Amino acid sequence: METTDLFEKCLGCRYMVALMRRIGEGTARPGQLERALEDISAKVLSERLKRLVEYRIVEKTAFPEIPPRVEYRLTTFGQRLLEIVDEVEQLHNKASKQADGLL
Amino acid sequence: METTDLFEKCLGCRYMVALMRRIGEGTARPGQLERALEDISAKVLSERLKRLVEYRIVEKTAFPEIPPRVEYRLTTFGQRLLEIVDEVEQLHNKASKQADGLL
DNA sequence: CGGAATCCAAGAAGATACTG
DNA sequence: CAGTATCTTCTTGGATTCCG
Repeated sequence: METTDLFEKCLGCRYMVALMRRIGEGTARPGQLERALEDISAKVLSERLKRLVEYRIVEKTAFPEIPPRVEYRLTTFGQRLLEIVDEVEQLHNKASKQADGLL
Repeated sequence: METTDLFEKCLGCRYMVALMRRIGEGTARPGQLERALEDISAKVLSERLKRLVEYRIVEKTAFPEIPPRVEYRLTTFGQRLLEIVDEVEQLHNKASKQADGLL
């Protein structure tokens, strides 16, 4: 599992950053996440969650209940990653503002 | 131009991180970059470079010569971005190693 | 409810040819 | 040499259905 993959498969795909943010805010269950993301389909949400688990950005807990309940939360790595994403966002905003001033 | 785009359009696309790295190392001309990236097509390379310029990660200089010569280099923002990418890489490696130890 | 399988539409990437 | 346009191929996302 190379790190380039981390960018292509986890950060670069549609919904991924938004999804990480919701989970970071405490939205833990797939149903809630599907509503929170607004226009994501259940299928794509599943795929994304699965991938976030693979890359250890998110941890999954399944409760053996009827009906089934599942919860996702950020790993320590996931939390750091999200912080870095925010850092990039700020950097990007600053750079854009500067550039606009120059035009 | 939102920041989510930055991830989806610049970091998440194939070749992008590798391309930024080569430019950061001083490989400046399209022809060289095409050879350095090994299996990227000229068309896709063009598209990527264009996008990196749009997002102000890279700056383009065209010399009015025959035959034409063009050079690309990282902006200040691009350099910072690449540093952060490296940071994520290290973090990811560390997290993976830890996880392997636990299995 | 959570998730996997299927089928279909949309977008990204590869190959090639052409212009300045 | 650098860059655009076109055509084809493949990967990704969306809608639906079914199972535990």
